[in-house]
Amino acid sequence: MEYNAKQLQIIEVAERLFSQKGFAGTSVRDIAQEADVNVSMISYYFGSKEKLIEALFQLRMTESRSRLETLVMTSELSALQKFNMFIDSVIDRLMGNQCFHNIMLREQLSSERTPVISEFIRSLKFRNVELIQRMLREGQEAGDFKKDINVSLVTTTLYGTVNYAIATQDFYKMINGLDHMSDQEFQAHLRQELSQHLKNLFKSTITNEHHIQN
Amino acid sequence: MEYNAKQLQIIEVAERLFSQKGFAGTSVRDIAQEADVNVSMISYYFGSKEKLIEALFQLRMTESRSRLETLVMTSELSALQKFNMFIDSVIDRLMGNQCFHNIMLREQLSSERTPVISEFIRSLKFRNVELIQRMLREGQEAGDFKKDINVSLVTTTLYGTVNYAIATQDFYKMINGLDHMSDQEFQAHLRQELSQHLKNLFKSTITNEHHIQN
DNA sequence: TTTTATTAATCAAACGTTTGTTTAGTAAAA
DNA sequence: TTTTACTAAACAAACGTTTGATTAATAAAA
Repeated sequence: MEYNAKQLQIIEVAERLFSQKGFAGTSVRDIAQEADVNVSMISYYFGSKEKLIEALFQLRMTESRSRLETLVMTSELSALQKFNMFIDSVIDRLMGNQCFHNIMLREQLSSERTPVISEFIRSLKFRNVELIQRMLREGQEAGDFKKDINVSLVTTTLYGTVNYAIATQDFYKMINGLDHMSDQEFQAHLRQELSQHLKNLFKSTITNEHHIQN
Repeated sequence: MEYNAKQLQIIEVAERLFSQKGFAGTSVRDIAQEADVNVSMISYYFGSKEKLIEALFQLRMTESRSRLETLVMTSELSALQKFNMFIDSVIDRLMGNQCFHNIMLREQLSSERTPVISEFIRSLKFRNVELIQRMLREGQEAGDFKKDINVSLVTTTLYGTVNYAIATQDFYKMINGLDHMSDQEFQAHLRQELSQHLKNLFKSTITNEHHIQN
């Protein structure tokens, strides 16, 4: 699906407002006003409010068909290096699309989900778990990784940590006395800290550390 | 504040529905119907829908004034044992009050928050970070824990992992082929797996492991 | 004891607003 | 001319809240 400038404007405003106030908490008039279009344009272009959020998911999820998958799987890096690359890519993807991932997380918290969106999310999550699965297996076969890794929980910690860090970033900023930083500075700082924290966390957990040799 | 049976019934139904459909996505008529009371009783008892969710927070957060804090801080367990106890208590608290913590997580995802609820959450989070801070320091002073631990990120991983595991438990169940389990069985299973996963994760990250001595 | 006030709990109905969507029409582009 | 882009206005439905009446229970006064 191709969207013109006005359609994209509506989608982007909707994304921001859904992220800030939730889907049910955002009215089509809110969106229309902020996007500077007539209310009826939303029905005109997308059919309904529901279809609008589906269009948003469609758009954002086709965008994220990352080259990372092949890059990570084919390169000659060590399993740990690949895994670390993946950690950074998750941080970048989530922090670079905070609004959308906020909406996605909210959607996962709901029990009354739209089937279309549910399926979007499920397939995306499945892709991610499979990718991690393969990466961990490769490390295991190379003898670098432990044998008894719970792939689901490793995934859960990775995404759970990044999601929660983004959700509570104001608190993080406050409690670490980082108020002097500009927003851009802080985002970069958080990214870096998260990266180091997660790599460190997983390294000692999933690798067979050969202390004697080192 | 003391609540009679009918008031508690309203609060409990509201908690479940807010958790399932979000605050804005739940109408007072939904609540009234499921709680089997007249719509006007909600305004009558609580003043407004907004005040109802505030009452819910008030109730649930005064309930959770846990004895754990003193218990964990005064006992003669090792720092790591205390930390492991704390991990289990977090898992128990979050899994034992999934609806409420779902609402709380949603609230943290919103930028248009109620000041009252925002303050509730902030103070609770502050209490938790402080507790963890003290626990980690104790371990550091005893020489058991590393010196360069990022308390905020350790907290983020702990709560982030448990929250995300609960939010995506259906996916976890599916992907691990655990559909044969009863709900109760699965809850117990997830609790156990999470406990082991997190303890393992943190042990190797925050402790000075003395491999040679072991 | 009987009667009269006072109270809290409850209800159906109605209130005014906001909701998402549709309609009927206009202007511009093809 | 036909199609596309766009609008103001209108629509019914749903929203949170208020109203006014009724009930039941308790306390005060007769």
